Parts: sequence; structure tokens; C-alpha cells
Amino acid sequence: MARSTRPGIIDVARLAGVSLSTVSRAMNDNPTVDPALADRVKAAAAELGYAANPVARSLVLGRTQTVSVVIPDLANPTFQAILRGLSRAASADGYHVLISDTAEQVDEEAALVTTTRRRTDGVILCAPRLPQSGLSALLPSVAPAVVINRPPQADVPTVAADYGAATTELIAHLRSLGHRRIAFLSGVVASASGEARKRAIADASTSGDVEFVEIPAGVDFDSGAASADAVISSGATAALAFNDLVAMGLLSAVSTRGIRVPEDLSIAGFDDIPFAAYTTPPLTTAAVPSFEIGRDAWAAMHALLTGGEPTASAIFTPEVVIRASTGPVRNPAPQV
Amino acid sequence: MARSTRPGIIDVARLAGVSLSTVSRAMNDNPTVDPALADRVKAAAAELGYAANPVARSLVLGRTQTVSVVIPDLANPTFQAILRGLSRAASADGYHVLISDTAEQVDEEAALVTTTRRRTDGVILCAPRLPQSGLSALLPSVAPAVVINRPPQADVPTVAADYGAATTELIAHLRSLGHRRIAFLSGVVASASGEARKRAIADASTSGDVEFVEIPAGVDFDSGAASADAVISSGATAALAFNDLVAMGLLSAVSTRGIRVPEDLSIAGFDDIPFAAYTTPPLTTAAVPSFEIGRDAWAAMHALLTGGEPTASAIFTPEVVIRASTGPVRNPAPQV
DNA sequence: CTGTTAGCGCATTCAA
DNA sequence: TTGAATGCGCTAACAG
Repeated sequence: MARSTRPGIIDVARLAGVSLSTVSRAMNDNPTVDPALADRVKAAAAELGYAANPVARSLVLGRTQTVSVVIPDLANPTFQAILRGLSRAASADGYHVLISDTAEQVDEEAALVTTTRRRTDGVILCAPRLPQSGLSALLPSVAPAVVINRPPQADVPTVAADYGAATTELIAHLRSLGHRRIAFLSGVVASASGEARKRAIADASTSGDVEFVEIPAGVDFDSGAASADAVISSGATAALAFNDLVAMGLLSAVSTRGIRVPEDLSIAGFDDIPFAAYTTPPLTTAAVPSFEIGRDAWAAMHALLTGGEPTASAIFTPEVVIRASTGPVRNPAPQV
Repeated sequence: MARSTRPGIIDVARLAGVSLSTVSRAMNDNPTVDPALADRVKAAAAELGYAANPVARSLVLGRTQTVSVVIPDLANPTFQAILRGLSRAASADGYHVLISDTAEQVDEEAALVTTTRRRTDGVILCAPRLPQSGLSALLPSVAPAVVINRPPQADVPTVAADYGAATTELIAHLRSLGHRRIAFLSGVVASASGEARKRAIADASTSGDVEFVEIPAGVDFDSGAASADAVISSGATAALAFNDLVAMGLLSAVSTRGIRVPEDLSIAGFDDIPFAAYTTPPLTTAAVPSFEIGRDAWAAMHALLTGGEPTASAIFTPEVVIRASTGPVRNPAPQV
């Protein structure tokens, strides 16, 4: 029968015949304790199956060995990859991860960050939807914090992918294929990376020979599929989707309507999620190193936690991966 | 400037002109406190931005409002969906989720479960890879616990998908299409659901006119792709993959070898992950309600936590979704 | 090197 | 109804 109540530090002290502070020291490998005694204490602890209560330690030490990660949507492959990279790295450093999914509820984001921060040592905000003003107000009160996929924030390390540069590269790719009218499926959700994309598009359209048709869409597969008709009737010969999910939804929907990709319509996405390489045709996209972003976000947090020098903001430039979903313009679609 | 140190219960007591125990009572809506006084206390707390330290509360109350979830691989879409369902449901009940990814390291599984359990109120083991003996030894020491995707355990609620039944149905489907020689890509990882699949296959092969070729593979996309040659040379006209990931890898690899699916080879998977419907051709699979499994696992844990009646083990029977990756036998592949 | 004492911040006895 | 005292389990001063 397992003991119904776990052994406490006093039980170990009693068994080893020492004071409870000696047990504490021994268990924490404090060098000021006699080696022989330390062994005796550890043997007693092992015999009893004792391990210090982490909650009690947290209270007295003021740290929980846990960080909070707040994500807009656990169903998004990009965030999943970020979480995975983060979780693995934190685990390797002996830290635990408390995870929260805001389900894209912007108004609950701040509250979740604040609440979870109190039971952890720091919080990592993954692609927060909060407007800049709200973010600026929130961050100082929850330090240490790390922000993913937002522009550099005052006094807070940031790790992000440069969606603006990626957009520019993707546009250059499409232009080189002869596309002059491009549909842009913008995510309706307020996201910093979305703004960066729009800015890059604005730049390209003012300074170039290419025009854009913005089609408000969402951030998931279904919203991409729902935009199919709008894209088709837009007269665009190519579509730049908010992300791979949207691109795949669009690809799937236009295919069932008999539109050939890339002969009739070129489609490109962002992120390079796991299945982007296996759609039919395989998707051209800007590869965002999500796993690495998660890993680096942890590294920044770890530096903050261990008093290391504050990590500079890291920025990854996505690499455009050209696959078969984009091709040369054949017949410009008729203007509607 | 934000205060560098958060207000404590004493600060509120001082501001409200009451004792600290009255503050505690008021903040916890203890009915024995005078309503007017309670309002005054809460006003003071609001003014100071006070909220009780959750770590201190955890220590004194003996509960953390957090549960631990241990998963074999955060990159697996099925586990992601389970986690999502679990996380959403727990959050709705005011609980937090501590998440651990064992990275398929069986030997670290027990340690992770034990460790994380100590800083939480319970642990949910998602498809643990531990052998039954190890699981039986572990579970009593970490109660309350809930196990996902394992056969019913003594004194521990279980929620699982019936992979055996799903396998039987999938085989029946393939038989009805005329397939008599079927390759089974077994996951090399020790998993209970894998055993269930094998048992169903053994049953079918002993009692029927269909034979199976077991091809050891892994549990991910790449291992499915790596099995392509083995499947082709096996002479099978259909392949049952360990899961959709493996099926998609196989589908992709045989396609590049010029094998047509389903004309030359039928392929079926398990799980119905988000992209299974969008492969080319769309994948026939046994749909496992992962999100619901996660949700129900939480419900079982919540019942345990709130002293409700112990939830009976729940079992979901996956529904076979017939799509285009399976079709009638045309030319039995040549025996090698 | 080891034992004694004092909190960490709070909920909850026990008196009043 | 409220305040004073006790302790959750542990670490870290402080003595010895």
C-alpha cells in the first residue's frame, strides 16, 4: 500500500537523526554539509521516497521553475511548432510550461497573461492579438516577459519572423513569373505579422507595375476555401494567402471548381507548415522556422530568469520555398 | 511606474482598516463577513490591485488549480487535438494546464508524470508508452489520474478510442473492395492502440480469406514514406497505415514512384487528422474524435477533483470515413 | 559544520 | 461578526 500521505522533510530528519535544516542542505547539495552526513540523509530520503514539496519551495524561493505561454490558437500548426520548440528547450533547462489558449479572444488575452504570470516565473506571449497600446501597458506589469512575432518592444526581448521581407520576396517571385494582378487574402484577425504583410504590399503596389486586390479572409483552412469565388472573380492571376492554412483552403476550393493551379492561378502561402510540401500541387511558401523561434524565445526567457544579459531581439527572415503551386502567367484571367 | 513589489494581504488590511483574516474572508466571499465591510475590503483591494498570491494559496489549501498533461509527442496532430480539447475544457472550469512532451522517451515518462504531479492536482497521461506493468505500478502513486488511449485501468478513469473495432471496420471495407493481400504498417513505438490494431488483424487473418504483410514503420510522415518500397514489393493491393501521418507519407512516396492511388494501391489510415481530407487523393481513414477525447478526459479529471462520482471509462468507436484513397482491386500486384 | 529560529503569503482554527 | 494565533513545508538567516 502506498502511504496516503507523502513523507515530509521532518520524517527524513528523524530517520537520519539530524535536524531538518541539514536535510534541506543535503538535498540541495549545499557544500557546507559533511559528505558522509549528506549521504546518510540522501539514503534516508531515498528510503522514504522523499522529494521536497515544490509548492512549498516555490513559496519560500519565490520561483516556480515554470513559465507561462499564452497562445492565440492551439489549432494553428505554426503556434504548435513554436510551443514544441519552446517546451523542449525549457524542459532541457529544468523548467515546466503552463500553457494557455486564448481561442483568439483578444479581450481575455491580457487577463490570462496576468493571471498565469502570478503562478509562474515569467510569461511568453506568442503572437499576441492585443493592440500595441494594450501590449505596452501590459508588459511592464508582467516582467520578465518575451514576445513572439511582434515588433521590438521596450525593455522586452522579442523574437519574430520578418513577414514584411517574406512578403516582398514572395511578390518578387510572382512578378518574375509575370503576375501583375495579385489577390491578397488578409487575415481578419488583428496580428502584427498581418500589418507587416500589408505594408510590404503597399510598398510594392505604389512603386511597381503590379496591383493588388485585398480580399478579407480569416486565418484558417475554411476561410481560405470560402474566399475562392472572390479570388476567382477578382481577375487575379495569383493569390498570396495570409498563411498556408488559408492557401490550402483556397487551393482545395478552386481545384474543385475546375481551376488549375498553377496554370490558371498561382497560390502562395506563409509559414511552411508540415503539410505544405504535400498538397497537390505542393505549396510555394515563405518558410518560417517556428520551432527555432520557440527555442529562441525560451533562450531569451532563460537569460532573463538567470540574470544573464538581456537577449537582443531576434528576427528570422523566412526563406521563400518555391514549389509547384506557383507558375508563369499563361492567360491573364478576364477582368470582371 | 509599476510598484516593484506586489501588494500583500497586509497592505489591503491596513488600507481597509481591518485585520488580515477579514481580508482573506472577504476576498473569498465568506458569508460570515459583514457585507458593508466586505465591500470596503474589496474596494481597498481593487485600489491596490491586490490579488491573492496563488502559490501561497496552493500551499495552504493543498491544491494548485492546475493539472499536468503528459504527451508522447507534441508534433502529433492527434495529440495536439486532444490537448486542445483538454485545455479548453479545463480552462472553462478555471483550471490551468501544465504540459510535458516526453519526445517518445519511454524511460522518462514515469519520471515526468511523477514530477509534474507534485506541482499539480492531478495528471492526465495521454497515450502513455509505458508497458502495462509500469503503468500499474505508477498510477496508484499519482492519483488522481486519468489515462487516455489505454485499456481500462484499475481505479483510474480511462478514455480511449477503440482502435481494434476501427481496424476491423477498415479491413471489412478493404475486403469489400476485393483486397485480399493487405500491408499493415505497424508503428514501432509500443502503444496500446497499436496492440489493438494487431489483434484485430490477427483475428481477420485467421478467420478469413485475407492475408496480411506486417511492415514495421514508425508513427510519422517520414517513416511512412520510407516504407514505400517495402509496401510495393510486398505484393499487397492495399495498405493499412498505423495512422494518417504514416499513410500520407506512404501516399506521397508511392505517388512519386508512379504508383497510382487507389488504382494500383489503396491506402487507409487512422485518426482523420485535419489534412487527411485534403491529400490527393483524399485519405480514407478511421475518424478518431480527438478533441472530444481531450474534453472527456478533462471531465473525468474534474469529477475526480471535485469528489464527484468516478466517471466510468469512456470509449469512442471511430467512424470509418471512406474517401478516394481506397478503391476496388484492379490488377493484383505481382507477387515478388 | 550543524541546530535553532524566523519567515515566504495566505486560510483557518480558536477566542472574544 | 471580527481579530489573534497557528501552520501549510520548506529555505535561509543566525548562532553555536
